[in-house]
Amino acid sequence: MNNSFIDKAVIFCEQNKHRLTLPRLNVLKIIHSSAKPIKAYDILKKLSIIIRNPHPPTAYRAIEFWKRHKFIHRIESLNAYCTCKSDHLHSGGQFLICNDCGTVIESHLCNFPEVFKNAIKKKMFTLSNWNLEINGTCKKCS
Amino acid sequence: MNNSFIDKAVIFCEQNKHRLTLPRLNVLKIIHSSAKPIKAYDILKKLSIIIRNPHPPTAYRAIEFWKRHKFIHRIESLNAYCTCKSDHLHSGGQFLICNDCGTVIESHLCNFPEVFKNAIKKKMFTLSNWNLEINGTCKKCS
DNA sequence: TTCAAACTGTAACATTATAACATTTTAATA
DNA sequence: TATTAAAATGTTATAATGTTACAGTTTGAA
Ligand SMILES: [Zn+2]
Ligand SMILES: [Zn+2]
Ligand SMILES: [Zn+2]
Ligand SMILES: [Zn+2]
Repeated sequence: MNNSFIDKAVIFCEQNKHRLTLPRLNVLKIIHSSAKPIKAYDILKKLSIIIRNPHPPTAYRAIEFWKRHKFIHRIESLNAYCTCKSDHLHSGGQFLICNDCGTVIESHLCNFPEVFKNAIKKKMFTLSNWNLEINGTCKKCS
Repeated sequence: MNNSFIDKAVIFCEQNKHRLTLPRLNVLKIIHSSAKPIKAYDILKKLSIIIRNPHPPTAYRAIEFWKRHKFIHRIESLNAYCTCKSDHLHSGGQFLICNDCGTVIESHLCNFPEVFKNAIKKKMFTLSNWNLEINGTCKKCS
């Protein structure tokens, strides 16, 4: 396991005076060490190895914390969570979801494409955040 | 209420020999007549005015039917359903979701932007379907 | 050392979705 | 027209996902 991601989170908490508590640290480690996006109740199950009989809010609060601070993403169509694979923090994202094996690849683009900018301009809509989920077949499965 | 959408669905069922049953027709009407995307259990509640004591599968099956045949979309981040506002059937979609009033505007683009095509080509990923949910502020709320 | 803010523990509950199996409807066909 | 199989619904139960509310603890600053 590459720990530089966890290190970044540790540093982030130090610098921003957020408490890096046992549930927070372990929830992040669990999500980070999962090959595929992991569901809240599976996080909770894994958490129970470390923390005695944790309840849903324990997992959800930590999830919410890391999501708020952009260390993790929620894959909406899967109700599952994964760590950010981009080299910088951002919200929203683009995810390639393999219909066969369930693998999710994050393909982060910093800029919102022009064609969409035009589309929302037409609707007089002000962008705050965008999330793209692409289904298809991954390299391995095709 | 503009019924041409419902008419299209009626014709679709006739032409494809799908049964346009009471639950199906009414679920579609309920979704279509809702100003904003509507949740499954709210559909169920409205359905209970027409059908005596309907149970979740009744709503979910009809939802699944119309979704499969591309008459409705599911807004993943809202767990809610809306009829397709494009003039032709398609899957996936782009949705502008107002953070203030909850209004959802469908802004359908037929073509997947080049920049994304390139991104998935790089990952050797084969596209089948894409769904974009954009959060922000609508015209009325800004 | 007091205090308030941030955070966690715990119990209960709310919301969203599906499984499993019986029954009914429909239309084709024997 | 009786038989039949597929498509669809009815019904019961349960699974999966997420939140509220309130009590208790930890932390660091006044
Ligand atoms: Zn990311
Ligand atoms: Zn795959
Ligand atoms: Zn559409
Ligand atoms: Zn609005």
